[in-house]
Amino acid sequence: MSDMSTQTFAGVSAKSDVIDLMRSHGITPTQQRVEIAQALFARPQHLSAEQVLALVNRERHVVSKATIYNTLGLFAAKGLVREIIIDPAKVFYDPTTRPHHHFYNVDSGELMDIDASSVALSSVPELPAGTVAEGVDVVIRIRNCRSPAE
Amino acid sequence: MSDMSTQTFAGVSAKSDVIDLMRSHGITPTQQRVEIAQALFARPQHLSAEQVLALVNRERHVVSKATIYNTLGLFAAKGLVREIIIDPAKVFYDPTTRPHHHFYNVDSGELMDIDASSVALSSVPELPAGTVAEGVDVVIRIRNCRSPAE
DNA sequence: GTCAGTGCAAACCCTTTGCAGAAAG
DNA sequence: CTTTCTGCAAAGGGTTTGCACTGAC
Repeated sequence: MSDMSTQTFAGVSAKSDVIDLMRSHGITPTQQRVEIAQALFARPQHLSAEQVLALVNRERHVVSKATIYNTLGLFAAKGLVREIIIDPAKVFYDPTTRPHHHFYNVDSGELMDIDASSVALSSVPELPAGTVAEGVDVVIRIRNCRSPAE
Repeated sequence: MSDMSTQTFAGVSAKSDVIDLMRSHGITPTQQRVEIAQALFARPQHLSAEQVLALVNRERHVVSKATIYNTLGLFAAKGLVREIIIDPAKVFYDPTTRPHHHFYNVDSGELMDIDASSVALSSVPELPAGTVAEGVDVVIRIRNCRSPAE
């Protein structure tokens, strides 16, 4: 299990795997960072900083809050994880960096992946002068049927 | 200038216009709310709560911070404006409720409208059971050329 | 007169920061 | 040994809340 230098997911959870992943992204694999990476990459999911903190320290105190934020910010900057900004109250971190989109259930706050291949954008408008596209995020906001909305 | 009961923008800024708009959305048009609505609907734009506060109180103190937040939340809940959650630090309020999308310049934080017609989604995946779509947000993240990124 | 709306300030909560101690190479 | 990382606690900043006052009808 290896060769996932830039794209993620195939089941990255062994310690050596996340260490390889971090090294390939230019991140020094310290003990705390490995713990955090293992929690994130255990499976495709969307975790807030608070949730990562709880996961990592489930059994015993391993990582402090400051380190959680520092590390998640570092992972995002280095492209190891993706920041999902959908909930005004907190940022979610997504270990799946392969292009994909999201369903967002506004009732429950639940976030689900949508494979990029099933949301083809047929036309993209010209970009403002002097800029280059960095990525496209598509969020389909959904609601439970018969929701007490409006 | 009238007949904009549910969709916005054609140049809504006269006091009577915003009052009609609010009434048609079931919002009692108080003095402060009218001031806030006039600031928002003066033109298509994306304003944070802080910016609305500054705009409304530019000449003299008219509205308090609490009322800004209460009113913007009310407007969003009633569908008068749209909340744009792109910047983890703050929410933007968009007076244009007609379907449309956004360019987001990650360098400058600038937000620009994209007409919905120029971003056709060719296929939308099936929704999770028991849910209905409420809307689709497309955000094209852009960056200045030769940006010192990564 | 009654109910809804507003203002002020304090509370909240997620996130960031400063700095001393610990770990990586 | 030097540099980078971590932890603690305190600060920061946008947003929310509690409660008394004011305004809408």
